[in-house]
Amino acid sequence: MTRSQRRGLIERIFRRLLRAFGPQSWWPADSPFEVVVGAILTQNTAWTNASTAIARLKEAELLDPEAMHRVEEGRLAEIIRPSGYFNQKARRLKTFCRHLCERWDGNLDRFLSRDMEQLRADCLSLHGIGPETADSIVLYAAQKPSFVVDAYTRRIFSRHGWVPHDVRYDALRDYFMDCLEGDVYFFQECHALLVRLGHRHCRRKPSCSGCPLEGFPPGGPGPAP
DNA sequence: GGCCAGGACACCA
DNA sequence: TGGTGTCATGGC
Repeated sequence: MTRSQRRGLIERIFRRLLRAFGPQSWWPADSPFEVVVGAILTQNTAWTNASTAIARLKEAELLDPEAMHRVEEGRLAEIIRPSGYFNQKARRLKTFCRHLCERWDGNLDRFLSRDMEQLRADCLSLHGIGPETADSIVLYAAQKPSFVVDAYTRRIFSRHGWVPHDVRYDALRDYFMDCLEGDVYFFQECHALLVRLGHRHCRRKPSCSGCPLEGFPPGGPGPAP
């Protein structure tokens, strides 16, 4: 499959999903900092649980970099308990806030307004921020075109035979970014629509009846080199 | 009661 | 470099 064929396939999938589900207008957050916090809290966790934890943070007036930097880690963990893995996530949130406050004077706008690859690399250097969380921060908090690959994207594309099921994160990210223009809106909607499709039709147990992508051609050479 | 969810990391061979 | 274990709550 050539690069333009790949782009055509992705764009056809996008149009089909947009028709089926409508615009998703992600990320569900009131501020860039809430995006960052949500991206960490939703790691391997249902969004409903992460959302409950965010509501508790708001209630405790801790949805602020300086406040979160100052709060004791054990208290933070208790507040975000509904998100699961709360001890790990409290440490990860503290790590991010310490970095932001000590290196960027707590100025998230300045932190986010850098060159995209610099920002992504900086996020990846922080303990607890892996590739998917970093890309979520770049795409939704910084509004820069870094494609977010998640479990649903991998599952959907491998089940249809478009990529190998064990494709690595960066290879699958390149599969999209190599053939698409860097369009923030498109990347955001594409990721959100794939998650929406995953919720409805591509959980771990295969159940594709009624899937909007039924009838799409299988096969393909795998991810871009 | 078991499975699953919008991952990341430590450890080991 | 790749495989495995660990972290944990809440909905269905």
